Amino acid sequence: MSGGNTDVPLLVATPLAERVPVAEYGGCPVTGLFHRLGDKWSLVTLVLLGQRPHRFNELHHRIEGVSQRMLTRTLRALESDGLVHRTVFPTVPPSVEYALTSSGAALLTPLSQVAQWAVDHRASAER
Amino acid sequence: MSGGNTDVPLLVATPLAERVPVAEYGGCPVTGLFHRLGDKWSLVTLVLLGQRPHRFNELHHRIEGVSQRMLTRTLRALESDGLVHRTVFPTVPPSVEYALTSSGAALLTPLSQVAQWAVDHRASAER
DNA sequence: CAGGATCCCCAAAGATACTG
DNA sequence: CAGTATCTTTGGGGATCCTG
Repeated sequence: MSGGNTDVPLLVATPLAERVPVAEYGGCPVTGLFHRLGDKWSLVTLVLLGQRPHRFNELHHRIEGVSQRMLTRTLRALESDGLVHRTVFPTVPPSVEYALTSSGAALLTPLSQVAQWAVDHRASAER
Repeated sequence: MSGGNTDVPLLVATPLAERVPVAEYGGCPVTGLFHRLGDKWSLVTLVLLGQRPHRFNELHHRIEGVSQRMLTRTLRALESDGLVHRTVFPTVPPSVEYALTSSGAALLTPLSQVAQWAVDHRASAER
């Protein structure tokens, strides 16, 4: 194999055999991640939380067009992925704070590399 | 603002106003890109093409489980995004070669940063 | 060999209304 | 304030057959 392992780094976390047995949807964790973050609200939510923690209605107001249901689902998904931490303050009325976990914060850096590429190459993914 | 612009780099290519008017699906080019690459076959296709150019049936055989229709659609999408270049050799029977464009090749590097994060944090995005 | 055309299915997105 | 419940719609994904 003449040791050419620097040109195309691992991307699917497998040695990429001759035949790639993409088991199911998330056979590759990166594909799974992209599928998750590729929905309508995940990235903007992550970015806002990257600025500072937010309460539910703060996010709801800052992200124009998102419904309560979609915001809830997005936050729950990010939470179950370990990207976002949810803190409930048992006050009346209830108050919930969302913040990035260390994992989530760590993700923003590689994400910004992709963002830079997108800006440079104008990958509009139009339509 | 005490010049703290290195902690959370731009990710949505906007200044992130108080209220983010996520126009539509691809209000943010990065979200659009993730949405595109988050489908079932785009990433594995990109990675294989990152190794070397492939012909259609080569890809069809190496990516287990993909149908002709899905492979065609995936390649067409990647092509219209400027990530993949399609070369038709007017032989009989016809032969078509797919290769990464320079943009596509340039994308693999930031992508691998995300992949590294996914591997480190095991973001399985399970279920 | 490399696809285009057609039909079907189901998971996920979204709107709206209601509640602890 | 911060959600859940219910319903409807959308479109990604796949199977199959046909063709330049």
